[in-house]
Amino acid sequence: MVERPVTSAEVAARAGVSQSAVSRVFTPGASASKATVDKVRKAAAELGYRPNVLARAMVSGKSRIIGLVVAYLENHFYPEALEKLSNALQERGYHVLIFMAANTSDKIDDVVEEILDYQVDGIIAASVALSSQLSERCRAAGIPMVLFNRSQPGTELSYVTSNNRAGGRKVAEYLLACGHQRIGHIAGWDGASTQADREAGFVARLHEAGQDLFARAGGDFHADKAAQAARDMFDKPADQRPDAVFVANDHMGFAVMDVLRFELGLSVPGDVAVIAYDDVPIASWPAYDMTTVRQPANRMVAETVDILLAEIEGKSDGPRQVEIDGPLIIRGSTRKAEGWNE
Amino acid sequence: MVERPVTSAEVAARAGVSQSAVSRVFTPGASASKATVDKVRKAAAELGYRPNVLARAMVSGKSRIIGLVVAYLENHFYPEALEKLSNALQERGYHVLIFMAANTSDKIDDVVEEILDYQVDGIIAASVALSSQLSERCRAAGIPMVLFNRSQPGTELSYVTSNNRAGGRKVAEYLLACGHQRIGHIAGWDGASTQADREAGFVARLHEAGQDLFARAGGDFHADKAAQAARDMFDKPADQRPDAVFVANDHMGFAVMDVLRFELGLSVPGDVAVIAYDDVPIASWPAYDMTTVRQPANRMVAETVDILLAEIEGKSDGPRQVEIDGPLIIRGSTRKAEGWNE
DNA sequence: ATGAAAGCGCTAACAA
DNA sequence: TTGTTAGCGCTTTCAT
Repeated sequence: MVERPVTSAEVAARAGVSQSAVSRVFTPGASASKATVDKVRKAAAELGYRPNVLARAMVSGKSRIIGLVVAYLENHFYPEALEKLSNALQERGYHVLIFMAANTSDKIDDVVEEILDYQVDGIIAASVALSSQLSERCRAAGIPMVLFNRSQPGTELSYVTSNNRAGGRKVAEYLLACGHQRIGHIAGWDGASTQADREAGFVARLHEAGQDLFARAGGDFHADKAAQAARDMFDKPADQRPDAVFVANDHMGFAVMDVLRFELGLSVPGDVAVIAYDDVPIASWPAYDMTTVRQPANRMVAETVDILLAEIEGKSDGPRQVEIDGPLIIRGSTRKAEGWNE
Repeated sequence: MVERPVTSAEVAARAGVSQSAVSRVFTPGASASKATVDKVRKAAAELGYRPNVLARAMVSGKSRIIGLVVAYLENHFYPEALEKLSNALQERGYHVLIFMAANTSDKIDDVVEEILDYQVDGIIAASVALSSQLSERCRAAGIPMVLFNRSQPGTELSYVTSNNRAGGRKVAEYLLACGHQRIGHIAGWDGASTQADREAGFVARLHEAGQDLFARAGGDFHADKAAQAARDMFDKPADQRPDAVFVANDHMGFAVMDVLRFELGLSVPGDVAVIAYDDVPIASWPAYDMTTVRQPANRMVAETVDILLAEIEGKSDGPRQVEIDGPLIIRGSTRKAEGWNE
C-alpha cells in the first residue's frame, strides 16, 4: 500500500486550526501563539507531516538547492572539495544538485541552462570556464554564482581560488634555492586560469633569477598526457633533460613521478626534483612523498559557501574575488635547499 | 536589472495559443499540430522560455531528481561511481541531489527524511546501511530505492554489488596457489555486507584447504586504522607474522602497503603478499601495482540506473538484487602462482 | 494571532 | 487537436 504524503491541510484539520497556521508553524520567521504551535506540532508528529520543499520553493521562490557544475572527479582534489562543499551547505540548510559537464564551452552552457530550470538558489562552478553570455544570463536571472578554483579575468564574477601566482613563485623560489639550473614545466590545460597563473608566477621568478624554462610540455591536467609529456621531456641524456620539474597539479605529478622512477629509472630527487600543486592526500603518502603547494580546501570551501549564501540572502555588496595563500609543503621529491627556512 | 523567468502563459500570449498548448509542446508524449508546435517553439525561442522543472514536478509528481546518499568520498571508488552514476542519469534526463551522511543509522535516517522532502523520484544509497523503518517508509511513500555496493540481508530492497563472496574466494584461491601458509586479513567495517561477504568467501576457501586465518585485524575501511592494524599485525619476527594479507579494500590496501614497505622495511611481495579489493585506478599505478579484485564500476552503475529507472517508470516486477562478478587482477604485490591460469 | 483567499507555473482531465 | 478548468502543496497578503 502506497500512501500519499501528508499535507499541511490534513495537519490543520487534525489540529483544529487553519492551513495557514500550519504553514506559519513551519516557517522560521512567522508568528504563532504557543498554543497553536503546540497543537500543530503534535498533529504533525502524529501524522508524520513534513513540508513539501518543492511546493514551498514554488511560492517562495527559494528552492534551497545549489547547482554544482563539475567537470570530472578523477583529480582527487575535487571529490574532497565536493564532500566539504556538500557538508557545509547541508549544515546551512541547502543541498547540492550535481551536474557533470565536459569542460567545453557549449557543454557547459547547456548544463547551466538545465540548472536554471531547477530554480536553484545559486550555482557553484568548479573548474569550468563559462561563456560571458552564460554568466550574463545567470546574472539577469538573479542567480548568484561563484567560481571555485577558477578565476574569470575580465568579468564581474565572484570566485575563490588559491593564490596561484604566488604559489608558482614559491615553487620557483624553492627550486632556485636548491640550486637547480635546468628547470622544466609540465603544464595543465592552457585555457585554465589556474594554469596561467601558476605558470606566470613560476616563470616570473625564474626570470628574476636570470633563468628561463629549460623545457615545457602540456599535460592538459590529464594523467596520461602528463605521463607522455614526461617521457618526451626526460627520455634523454642527463645534460639534455631538466634537473627539476614543476608539474601543474598533483594528479599529473603522480603520473610524472611514476614515469621518471619506474619507466626511465631516474631517481627522484637525485636525478630530478619534482614539485606539483594541490597537496591532495596521496601527495603525503610515502610512495610519493611529493613536494607540493597546498590548496587550502577547507578555507576555499568556507569562502565559497560564505560568498554564495551572502549573495543569495542579499547580504552581499557586489562580487567578491578571493585568492587564498597556500604554503609550499616540502617533502622528499625535492632536495633540501641550503639554509631554507619557511 | 533582474528579469523574472518567462512563463508558459507569456509564450502562449505571444504565440496566440492557449497556455496548455504551450505545455503540450514541451511535454514529450502530448499531441499538437505542426502549426502549433512551430508557433510555440518560435515564441519560446524568442522569449528564452524554459519550463520550470519544479512547477512541473508539483503537478506531475515527477521531479526527475534522484537522491543519492553517500557516506564519504575518500575511498576513490566512490567519486568514480558518483561520476558515472551522475552521467548515466543525466543522459536519461535525471539529476542527482547529493546527501552526505555519516554512516550511523540515525544520521542516515535523518538524511533520508530530508531527501523525501524534495519529492525525489528515487533514491540511491551508496554504501550505507538503512534502518528497516526507513526502507519501509520509502516503500510506503512509493519512492524506489536501490542500494549501491551494499546488500541488505532479510529485506526486499533492490541492490547492486559485486559478487563479494566469490571475490573473497578468488583471493584465497590465489594465495593458496602461491603456497602461502600464514594468511592474514585486515577487515573493513564489520557492519558492512561487503566486508562480511568478502571475508566469508575468503575464509570458506581457506577452510576447504585446511587452513585458517593466521591473523585478523579491523581497519574499519579507514586508511589510518588499517595502517595501525598493519603495524600490529606485522611488526614481529618473520615466523610470527603473515606471509600474505587480504585487505578488504584498495583504499586500506595502499595504507597497508605503505606501512609494510616504508615503515617496517618489508618487501612486497618478497616478505608478504598483498591483495585488496576494488581495483581503483591507483591500484594499477606502478608505485603500488597491487593485486586486487575488480569491482566493475561501469556495470554496477548501469545496473543500478536500470533498476532504479525501471522501478520509477513502473516497468519493474519487484525488487532486483544483482551481484556482478569481477575478476582478480594479478599484479606485482603478489608472487606468481605456479601454473596459474585465469 | 489567526483565517480566508489568492496565487506560484505547470499538467491533466474534460469538453468542444 | 485545442481551450477551459481544476488543482499540485505551499506561502503570503489582507482582513479580522
